[in-house]
Amino acid sequence: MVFKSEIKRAVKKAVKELYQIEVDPVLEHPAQDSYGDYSTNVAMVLARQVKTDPLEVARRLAEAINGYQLAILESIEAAPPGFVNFRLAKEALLGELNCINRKGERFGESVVGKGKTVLIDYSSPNVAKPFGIGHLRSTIVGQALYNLYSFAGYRTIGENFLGDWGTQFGKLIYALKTWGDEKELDASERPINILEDLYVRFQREAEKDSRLEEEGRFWFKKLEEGDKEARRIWKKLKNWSLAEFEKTYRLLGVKIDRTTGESVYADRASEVIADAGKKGIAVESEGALVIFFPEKEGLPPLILRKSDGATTYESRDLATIKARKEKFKPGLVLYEVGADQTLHFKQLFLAAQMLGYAKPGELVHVAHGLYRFAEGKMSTRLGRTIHLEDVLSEAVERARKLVECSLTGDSLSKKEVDEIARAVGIGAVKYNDLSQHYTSEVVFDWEKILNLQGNSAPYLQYTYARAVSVLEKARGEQRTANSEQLAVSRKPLAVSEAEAPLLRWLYRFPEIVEEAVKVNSPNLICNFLFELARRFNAFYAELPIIKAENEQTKRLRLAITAATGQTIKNGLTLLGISAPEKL
RNA sequence: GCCCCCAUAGCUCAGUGGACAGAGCAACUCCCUUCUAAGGAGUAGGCCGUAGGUUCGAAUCCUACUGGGGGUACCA
Repeated sequence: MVFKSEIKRAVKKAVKELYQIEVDPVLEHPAQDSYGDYSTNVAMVLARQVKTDPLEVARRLAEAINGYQLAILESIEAAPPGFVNFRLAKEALLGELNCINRKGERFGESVVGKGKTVLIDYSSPNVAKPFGIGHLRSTIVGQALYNLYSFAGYRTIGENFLGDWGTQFGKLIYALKTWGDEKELDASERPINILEDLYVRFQREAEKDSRLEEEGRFWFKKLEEGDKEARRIWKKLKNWSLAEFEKTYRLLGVKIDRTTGESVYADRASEVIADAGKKGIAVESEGALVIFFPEKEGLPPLILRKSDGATTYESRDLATIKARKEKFKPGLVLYEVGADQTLHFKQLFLAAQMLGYAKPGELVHVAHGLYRFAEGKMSTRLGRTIHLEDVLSEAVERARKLVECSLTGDSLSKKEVDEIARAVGIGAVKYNDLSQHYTSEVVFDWEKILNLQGNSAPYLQYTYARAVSVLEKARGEQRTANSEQLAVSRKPLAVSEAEAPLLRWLYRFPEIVEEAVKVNSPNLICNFLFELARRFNAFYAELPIIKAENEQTKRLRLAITAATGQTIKNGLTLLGISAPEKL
């Protein structure tokens, strides 16, 4: 971070001196290490404006910046067709290495979010439906975003907004009363599975008999009116579900600040309707109360109140926006919700602006791609889902087999094996999700989701355990590896071809964290960590650490090992993946 | 019909304005008397869906087309 801003300043200054132009130069890392650590394209951008050949502009800039004698730079060169390439000095890289080891678990933190509040709405499963593989995405990505924003200095509020209100509950109440048996549900270990069956049955029967849809709406209306029987059943549905979700969150190691849901804000829907009335944007249409959008938006109307008088998802969501604003005053609200709800959020955000509840840009839909089967969409209604529980237990089982067969397996206690299997199995599932860009669809594939090697969480966990193991051995041997003694002299010694790639990668972590926050993409952290681990494993295979040629080299390599381990751990923590010390 | 998203190696995906397009899996060759082989080194595999355009420069931006997915007022 320090490097980047210092170089940027120098480029700015040089451009101003040479051409009297103010620029905000783009600095990037060249694709190839041989070009240096940073490069800028300003020369090419400026060339036309200053009527000079881009390479010539680059040469002049390089010369000017050379004149500043920045201590952090070893060389500044112009390269065709007009890049200016910067190579960091070894002293600077080694200084940064010490800095990383001093910062420890705080390495990567930033203050870009200082004084800002972000509310992240994620996970948000539906009551009375099992926690499917689809909700995993919202939970995992949402939690990673939560961690990232916190790490970047934001005041961060995570909210689990349950789908616990709406017509589907009318349907369920009807189904339970008609075909179900409350006693059986109370006695069941997994009442939620029975509820799922009831819901599926309702959908099937409703296809044959449209009268059932009316029954569903009828019971939801009763629920909204506070009918005793409807309320009693609804409460039971919710309790059965919450117990189930709790189990899942515990297994995933996810903790969300607050749990609310549509039912919590449902009674404030009337306020929204009143506000809309006052602003004159609510219109009666076909018996319902709706908001029409300007023609140019090309959006269907948003329904505030159904023709039978019941509230809708839309009005409840608007009420939620208003309530959250009063309570937390967030400058940013992220909705980590599937891409199938894109239109809904477009309408919602626009309506919120029309009602004066939010300004443009304050509400953001982080629309993740859906899980699907190779054959088609997953659907609870059609009973075509995969239960998260099955995926997780299968993943943990496969991990356990691997631990038991591994070299370290014999030396571990049963409890350790259990813990490692869990960390690895769950980590693999999470990473599979996080390492893809959030917008892309995920084709569900057992082999892939349970992949324990290559670009996966276990690869990173393994690399971390290796680093820890080396440090422990070094400590046992000579007590050299506590954090202060990891400090290396800034003026050594040759940094070899195997060590340099790590030094040239580690310092970038804070930049990656900032970028990941900026574009809401935890997968950038995955990409970074995978490359870091790759470089470390190559280094590890090529050079002895503890048995290095001399004391000075050994210190350097231990310091690199410590910094790599720490950075992997910090990154995995951001992703919500645990890093066991042994595996 | 209209709107939105997607198309990169056999498979799954990175890369979203820069310098010869990258990885993992699968295939093939090597490397454990040496710090954890869940590892490493290598070989092979691509007209970045098609056709135009913008730009000094395009997988990346624009337009059209093709193929896939999602959505399209009283489900959420």
